[in-house]
Amino acid sequence: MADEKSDPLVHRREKLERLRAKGINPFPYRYDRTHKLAEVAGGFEHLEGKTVAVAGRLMSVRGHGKTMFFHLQDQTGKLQGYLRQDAVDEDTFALFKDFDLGDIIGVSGEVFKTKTGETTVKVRKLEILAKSLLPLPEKWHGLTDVDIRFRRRYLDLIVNPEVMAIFAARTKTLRAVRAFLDKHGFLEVETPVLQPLYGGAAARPFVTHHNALDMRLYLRIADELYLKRLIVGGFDRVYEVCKDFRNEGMDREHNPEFTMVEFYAAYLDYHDIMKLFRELILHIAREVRGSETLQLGEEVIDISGEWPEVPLLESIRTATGRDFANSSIDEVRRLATEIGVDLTGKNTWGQIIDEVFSEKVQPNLVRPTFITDHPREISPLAKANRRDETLAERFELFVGGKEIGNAFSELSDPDDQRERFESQSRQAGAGDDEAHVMDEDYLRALSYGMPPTGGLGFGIDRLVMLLTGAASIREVILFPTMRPEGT
RNA sequence: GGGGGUGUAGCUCAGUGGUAGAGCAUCUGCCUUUUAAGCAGGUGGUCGUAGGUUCGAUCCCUACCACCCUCACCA
Repeated sequence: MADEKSDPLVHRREKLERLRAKGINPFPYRYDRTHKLAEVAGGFEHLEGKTVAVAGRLMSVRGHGKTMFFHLQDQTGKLQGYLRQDAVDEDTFALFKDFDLGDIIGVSGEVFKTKTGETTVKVRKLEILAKSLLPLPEKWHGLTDVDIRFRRRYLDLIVNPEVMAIFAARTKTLRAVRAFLDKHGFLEVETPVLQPLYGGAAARPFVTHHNALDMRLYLRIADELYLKRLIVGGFDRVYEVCKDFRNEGMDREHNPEFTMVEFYAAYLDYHDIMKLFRELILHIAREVRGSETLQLGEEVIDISGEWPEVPLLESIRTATGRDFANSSIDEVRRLATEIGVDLTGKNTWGQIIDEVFSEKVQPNLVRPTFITDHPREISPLAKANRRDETLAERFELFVGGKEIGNAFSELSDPDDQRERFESQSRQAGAGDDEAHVMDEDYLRALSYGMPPTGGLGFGIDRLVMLLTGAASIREVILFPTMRPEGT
């Protein structure tokens, strides 16, 4: 055990007991606050000489014997306080000695400006509102250990003000999404997280168990099939802000649980959805960033102009000089190998085309680009392309080399859909553990008739990364998935 | 899962084959407009964990754990 003379934890405990010995509750029930800190800091003109009561976390103290300067922090910002011995009674001045950095305190007094021009509250009364028993990270270097930042997000938020700005932007993003979709006649709905069958995406699920029903349940990997059931049921336009769960690796762009927005609109096709999606992204950018821009690290991208729309096979032809259209599977395999694409685990024509695209085209799609008309084989929930049976009516939006959204003219022919599921089952049998599973109830729903429908899904986390310039998905998720804390 | 890196005081980091240092925080004293306040003094560490080599390991070796980067899978 550390020596008590220097252990900050011991000293904080001692101060706690000293407060109690004075009859002061270190964790009182409420405080009458007249202003938030930024309101005082920015409102000197009409607050000068007036008495205010403010509260916040004590972040720094500069003592000068019979006088102290300190800063409080709340969600709005910081405010300086000034305590002088001759302006308060003895108990109040002594009370400050029982305060530590990190304590939540209440301060009331008059607003004035110091000779350096900083708006400050001259203390008349002090109150402890919550004693902090653990020391804050160092004031100058702060907290940089990313592991601790994510595990103890509360600490990250206290010490790194820009973190709060990122999450404010995330909230604004979701608000903008909802406002836009509501305005366009979409109804927000909720569908099951616990599903007896998983579907709507190519991914491995988390598995759980329901005791009363003694049945296996999956955490959803997408809400797509439920939303389209609702279109069958007669909803014209629906959307869901949807936590999805995929049992896969984690890295800078992947967290096991993440937030998707999916929306579906009856009587629209993928061209209509494309226009709508572009408007949506521009709307979000304006709301969150105040301009039609996105941010890739330090680089700001203007997205106000036209967004190119390129068929996938054409994008490959342009990038590689090779034409994969109208080629047999052996032919595309040869072409792909020729340009150095690793085809391990890629068995079908569509998977090979997709792999070539991912390696040779996608990383270069920095400015917003719609890639359209993917191989039908890798698009089991999309209608066949009306101009080419081997392709689907599908687009993906790419920004900064990353996929931002994925949309189809939704497949509504139940017999066609059954064949697609069956083909997926064969792929599962061949070892593809991300293939779709057969969903008889979904086929039954389609059999009652689904209107022509356009639908789209896009990941909120990655969009927020582009809106804030965050380099890692963990920077935009308040509590990212972590291994259990060691030791 | 493969490859690379990191792990030393509460925090940010130096450093050495002979059991350790700085700044900040903390404690004591001085200081009535400071702001990374200052000055003086003090306390504080089983050097990630477990083995091994060695007379002796925080340092060298091995394994493990955690995190970061990167590749693979995916949104």
